[in-house]
Amino acid sequence: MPELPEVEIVRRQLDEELGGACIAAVEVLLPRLVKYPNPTSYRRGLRGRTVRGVGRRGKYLLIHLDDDRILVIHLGMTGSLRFASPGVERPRHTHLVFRLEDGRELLFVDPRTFGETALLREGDFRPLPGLHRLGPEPLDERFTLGELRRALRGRCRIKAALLDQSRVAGIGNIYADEALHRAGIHPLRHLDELSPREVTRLHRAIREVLREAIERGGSSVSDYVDTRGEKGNFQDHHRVYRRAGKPCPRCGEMICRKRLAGRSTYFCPRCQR
DNA sequence: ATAGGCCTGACG
DNA sequence: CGTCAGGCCTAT
Repeated sequence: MPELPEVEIVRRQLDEELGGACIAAVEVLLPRLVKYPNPTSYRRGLRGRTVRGVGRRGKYLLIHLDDDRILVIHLGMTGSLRFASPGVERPRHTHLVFRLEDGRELLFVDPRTFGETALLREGDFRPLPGLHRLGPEPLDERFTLGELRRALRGRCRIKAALLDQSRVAGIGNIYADEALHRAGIHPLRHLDELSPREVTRLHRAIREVLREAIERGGSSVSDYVDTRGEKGNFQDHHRVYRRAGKPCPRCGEMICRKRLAGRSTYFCPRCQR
């Protein structure tokens, strides 16, 4: 479900509401979501810890604790984090419960169970290969044009490259399509045939679309909600994503939808070459 | 580069 | 019933 902008919204809320909070106990209702260490060590390692702050790498939430460990949470496709009060009925598909010392509970809810969590040592991400191999942060000031060029070496299609988290972190199906449309690049183009001007446009497009999405609270296409249950509204500003058959906002041509590597891909056949 | 698998739910 | 879904891993 959530890509970089949505995870960033959640990160900000968690940082605000969780900073300084102490974890009294953890309930693991669906053990296979705990990737590292084993669920028992995970629970024991978290009990009594205080949250120092909440960061993000790509689509991973990094909850920094007071003992040089990080509680990592990936929301997968349909995961969400919700604050709740004990006693109130928990939503369906609640798989993790973090009970805080102040009485609040933070629930991890995930119908499709593609999410994951781990308790890692600061500075050793190897137990979570996806996090360990993550590419550069596109909104970081160090993500220069040169960094994008470096990320786009090799030979594959540009859409596949943008979805590859080890090239650039945090871009998923929505923002790959939206960035390519803004840059005027056809999703099936190969990396080695992109001109320097096109890579420049893409660099700008990626950063622009991610920033705008964050400003608008993210995209709520099916079920994304933040920790307060609020939807974003960037879906109303998508130019191509899920707009097959509708006119391109730039040129009026009909938006096409094609299947690429099993993913729906939306583009304007006129603006994107 | 693609298909399939992990899961559940919404929609036609 | 079938199709679709914002992620990501594995195998071919």
